[in-house]
Parts: sequence; structure tokens; C-alpha cells
Amino acid sequence: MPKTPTVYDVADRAGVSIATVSRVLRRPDDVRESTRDLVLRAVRELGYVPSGAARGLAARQTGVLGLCFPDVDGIDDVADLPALSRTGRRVEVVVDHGQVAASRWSNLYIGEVMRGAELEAWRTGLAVMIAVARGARRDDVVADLAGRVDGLAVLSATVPDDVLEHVERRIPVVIMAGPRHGDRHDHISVDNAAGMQALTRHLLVDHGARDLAFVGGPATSPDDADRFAGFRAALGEAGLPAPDDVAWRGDFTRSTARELARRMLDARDRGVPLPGALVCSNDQTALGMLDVLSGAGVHVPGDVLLTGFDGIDAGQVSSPRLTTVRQPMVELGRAAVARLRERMADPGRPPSSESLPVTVILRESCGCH
Amino acid sequence: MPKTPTVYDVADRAGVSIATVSRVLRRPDDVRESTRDLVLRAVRELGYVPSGAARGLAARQTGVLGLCFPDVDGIDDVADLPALSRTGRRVEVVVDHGQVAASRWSNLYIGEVMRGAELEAWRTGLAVMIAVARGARRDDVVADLAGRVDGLAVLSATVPDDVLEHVERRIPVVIMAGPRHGDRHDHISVDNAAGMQALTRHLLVDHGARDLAFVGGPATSPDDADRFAGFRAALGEAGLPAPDDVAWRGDFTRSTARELARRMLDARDRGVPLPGALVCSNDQTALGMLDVLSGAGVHVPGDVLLTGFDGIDAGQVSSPRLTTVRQPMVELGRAAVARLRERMADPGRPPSSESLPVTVILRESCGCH
DNA sequence: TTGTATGCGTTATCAA
DNA sequence: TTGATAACGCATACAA
Repeated sequence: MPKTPTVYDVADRAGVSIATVSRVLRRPDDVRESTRDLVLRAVRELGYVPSGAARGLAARQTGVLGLCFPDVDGIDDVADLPALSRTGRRVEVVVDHGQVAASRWSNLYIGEVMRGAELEAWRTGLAVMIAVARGARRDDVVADLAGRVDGLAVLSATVPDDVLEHVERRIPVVIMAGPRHGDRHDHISVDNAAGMQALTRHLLVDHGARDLAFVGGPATSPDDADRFAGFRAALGEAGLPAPDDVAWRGDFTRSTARELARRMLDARDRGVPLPGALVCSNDQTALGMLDVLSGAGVHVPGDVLLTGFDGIDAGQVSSPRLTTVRQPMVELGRAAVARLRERMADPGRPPSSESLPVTVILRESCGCH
Repeated sequence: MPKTPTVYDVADRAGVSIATVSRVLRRPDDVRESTRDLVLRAVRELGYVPSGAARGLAARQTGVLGLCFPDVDGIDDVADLPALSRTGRRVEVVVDHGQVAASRWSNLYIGEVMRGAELEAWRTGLAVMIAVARGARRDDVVADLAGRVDGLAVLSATVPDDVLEHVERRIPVVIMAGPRHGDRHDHISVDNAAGMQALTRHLLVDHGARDLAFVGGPATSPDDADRFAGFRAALGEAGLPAPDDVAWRGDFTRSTARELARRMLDARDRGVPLPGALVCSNDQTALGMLDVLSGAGVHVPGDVLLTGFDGIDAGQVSSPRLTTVRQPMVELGRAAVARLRERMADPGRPPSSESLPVTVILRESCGCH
């Protein structure tokens, strides 16, 4: 492999100075057309690709934005990583009785946020670098990322405060989702509470639902807390008593939701009536419950109303289709990057917090139609 | 904002040379513990984060891998980009009669591939940068990415051959999915044909299906072509006549599949019987057809067998649940990065092509259970 | 319109 | 074990 060509090589071959080569690539209008052609031809012939590192160093900015997410696979150590199978078998056949694990909620969510961020970055000529804060050296992963980019968008709760503080001395940081954490950094969130409140209100007012049960996610999830708050607000607003705590708590996964549903059915068999409506804190939870309830002959929405939250694709193909609240995930990514750019343009700007509107999507599981 | 600190600042404060600072960060064991502590404390106090650009330049490698994907949103121009809405409305309510567009197949697919790539990169201490080849200056986007990374994994057909050739003179490139394109670069694919053949064979042998119809994707899709080939192979193997062309051609989207299903029903009303089995080239197509067929009172799998391809999440919650072939998307990303590393370690290595095994997942839509 | 010269913040080589 | 110093490849101010 021959040495990779640099500006010097291009300049030599084109018979110009390296400054001209640089100009041709960065500000083509500042150079005469004939010389430009000369340079571009040399670039082509040599297979020259400018070094991003050198450029970033000289220009004092990289033109790259960083995206930082939590680990959704629960991989803390390299040893946890399943080996890359390279067996000779071409095709395997398995029978799925429901045991195939659903892809986790967060994958979808993160994928969409990334898509939005990349889109907005592309729009303004910036590149995007991603990192998952995982493993024992997760803080180093974040610092490393911070050293390579001009700004950082971090999903809430994926980076410890002290690391964030360290990083913020170098580049602007914007937190995506979750509750606002102090007033040091910029923050873009999604209006979980208002969305859940509107949805619950719909159940209460339009369907006359009573005896609503909230099926929550992890107690540590701020999103879950916000949604529960919205649920309570709607009850209060209707003059109904609101529970202090989440009665049924899952973990946002379909499988745990199945387990909860089974326990609900057990309780019913012991004389405890099923709730009139199950207000689930996310779609996966709702789909898991739907699966078990339908299997047990409980009709949704005939016997019990059911709703989710997130707006995942699967909610469109379930029977009945799932009423839910769509989170603007792509917009979350876009807004984060937009905010980052504003901040990069004007570092003196005081940090602010913005909340993105959500959309209640009415389908059949709430009793509509 | 005070000037961001550099090695010099840290060295000053710690009373050592910049070489020692660098050593503390890169090879901590080569330095006395007391000096190390001194330096680390200075790092902490100053909020020092090493510049990735400078490091990349000096070390002659960036420690970053590039991932390049096609645009799935069909955004060719900045003007196509919907504005970031920042209206004051907190919650919107819409009724979904099925008009809400499904998220595209490729988003999911790409998200999973990225996840796998990031995972494998993390395992070996590398960072990941992503780019979508979109817009008028898409070639520049790719070249720009190539200048910032040590290796590039590109999804098949997203980058023109000449650009790839140019880039390959600087860094190793591996193509993910699709057919192998010449023998210049490394290639990791998925065994579409074998998967579809096994699935079709299952329909033929285990369910005695006859009069199978293949519902394809875009004529330009190599994946679709491979799957059709697998379909034909299974028919041939069973001594049945195989069609030369795809009779029903969609575009991998649910909405187009709905349209196809309607045309199928129209044909039936004109006396053309429905096929005994619909072998769809992807899951979204199968789900679209299922939707319309069920709505028209056609029972799946009672009246017609139905299968998909991809293994998307939604196939687990449809009624009936969808029999399909799971593509190892995460593994595709992982294998691509693994291959890239092998190549970086040994540039002289001849390019090779590897095909990943798929999994047939039997659920109810094929008639099982 | 083009060229010269300097600096960007690291790593790595060599000496001490 | 530590320090001085030379690359690394480019952008840009200034000069021509």
C-alpha cells in the first residue's frame, strides 16, 4: 500500500502551492477555474482524501457532533458479548411459541432519535459520531467522544453528572429527554405528562371508563414518573381519586408485562375484578398484556380498555390496534442538534429547556370505532 | 468561555513535560505512580479533554470506524426537510384509521446494523461515525467521512463504484449485504436465497401448499432477487414449475402491499382464484396484505398461507403471528466491523466474501400450530 | 489570484 | 522514569 497522498502531493502534481489546494477544496470560488481544474484532476488521479484530523486541528473545530446513548443490551463487560457465530450452517429453523424476545423498546427509540439528529446535522453540513456509554470504562468512552466533537447530545441519565461537568468545560452539551437536571445545560424533552393526561382524559370522558389501573415501568424511569403524574392529573381533574403509587409496575418489556397480566388474571380468579382500563406506561407493556388477556378470553376493548405510550410500529398491527401516544423521537434528535448549533454559534446564551409536543393516536384498543 | 486547556496547560500545572502528560493518558504503567497522580489531578482540575484531532494526526490513525447508509427518507434537498415545528400546542389528538404511515423497513434494519457495528467497535476500543449518503453532494459526504476514519463499512448500493474506488485507496472498505460487486472489497452478506428456499420448502413439504405466489419488492433490489431465486429453487426441487418473473411486485412498504392485496381480491371477484400461499419478500409486505385480506374476510392461514421475510417486531403481534425468516442484522454490523479490523491489521489480505446464516421462524401464518 | 509561513495539540523518537 | 523536539496534514493570515 503506497503512502496515502497529502496536500503536498497534490500541490506537487498540480504545480501549485498547498494553500491553493486547500482553497480549491474549501473555497473553490476564490481560485481561477483553470487552476481549480488542475488541482481537482490531481486529486482524482492521486486518490486524495483530506485528513479530517489535520483539518480539525488546523481549523480548531471538527465539524462533528457527538451522540451519546445508554447501553440497552446490558453488556457491562466484553465477556458478556456473545461470540460472532460463524458456523457453517446456512439456515436454522425455529418454532416461535412466543418465547422469541422482543427487541427492546430503547433500540427503536434510540434509532429514531439518531435518525433525527443525523438529519439535522446533515442539513448543516455536520457529521455525527455515536457512542454507547457502556462497560467499566464508560466514562472514558464519553470523554473520548467529547474530545472528538464540537458538541454533544446526551440521552438523559446515560452520563454521570461529574463527567458531564468535566466535558462541558470543553464543548456545549444538550440533554435529551428525562427531567431537567439543574440549569447548567440545555435540555430538550417530550411532554410525557400532558400526553398521558390527554389520553387518560379521553378514556374518562369519551369512553366513561372507571376503575383505571396504571401499569408502569421501572421506578427509576423519569419518563414513567411523568406519565404517572399525567395519569393522576386526569383523574384529579375528573374529580376521581388518584392512587399515590403505581399499583402494577413492570420494566417496559413485553415479557414482564405478560407476567403482570398473568398475576392480574390470578387475582381475578381469587375474586378481585379486573380494572376497567389498563393505562400502560409504554407500548411494549400494553402489547404484552394484550397478548395474555386475549389468550385468556378477556376481550379488549370489550371487557377492558387498554392503552400504550410511544407509538411503536407494532401497535398498528395488533388486534385490536393499540391506542397510544406518539413520542416525537425523530424531532427530539433534530431539536437537540438544532439547539447545539445555536449554542455553538452563541456560547454565551443561557441554557434553556424546551418540551416537544406529543400526539395522542386513537385506534381501537381504547374502545374507539 | 476560557480557552480550552491543552497538554501544555496540564504539564505546567503538574510541573512535568507534555510527554509525561501524554504518557499518563496513553500508557499509565510507564510512569511513576506519584507523577501519574499529579498529572491526573491537574487533568481533573483543568477539565482537560485531549483533542481527538491532534491525536489522530500525530498517531496517524483516528481510532474511528465509519458507517455509511442510504437515505431512507427520500430527502434529496434541504428544502424537502419538514420544518422543526415549535408550536405552542402541547398535545395533538388524531384518529388513526390506518392512514398513519408505517416506519420504513430500512430504519429498523439500519438501526440494528448500526447497533451491531457499534457493539463490535466498542469491544475493540474504536469509535463509530455515521453518515447517510443523501442529497446532491452525497459523494462529498462519503469522502468527508472517509477522511475521518480508519475504515468504512458501507451498506450495499449506497455509494457509487467510482467513489468507492477513490476511497479505497485511503482506507479499507467492507460492503454489507447485497450481492458481491466484483472482488475488490470485502463483503458480508446474508443468505437470502437459502432462507427463502427453506421457508418455501416448509410450505410445500410440511403444509402441502400448492399454487404459491411470490409477492416481491422493488425490481432493483438485489435482496429481492435473491429471495425470489430461493423461492424458485424450492419449487424446482419439489418438481413444481417455477415462474420466470415476479407476478406481484410491491416496494417493500405496507401501503403498496395493501394495494396489491386489493388488486388480488378484485381478480378473485373476476373469477381468478386466490393463490394457495403468498410468499412475501419482506414482512411489511406480508403485514399489509394480511391487513387487507383479513378485512375482506379471507382467513389466514385457513384460506391462504402467508409468510414474510426480515423478522421485524410487528410480525410477533399480528393475528395470526407472522411466519418469517429472520435476518441477522446485528450480526451483519458486527461481522462488518470484525472484518474491517482484520483488514486494518493485515492490509495485504485478499478481499473475501462471507455470507451469514438466517433463521426461519415458524409462527401461525404459514399454517403451523 | 496565488504563495509563504506559522500554528493547531498531540504522539513518538531519542537522549538524558 | 522523564524531557526535548520533530513530525503529523491542513487552514489561514499575510505578503506578493
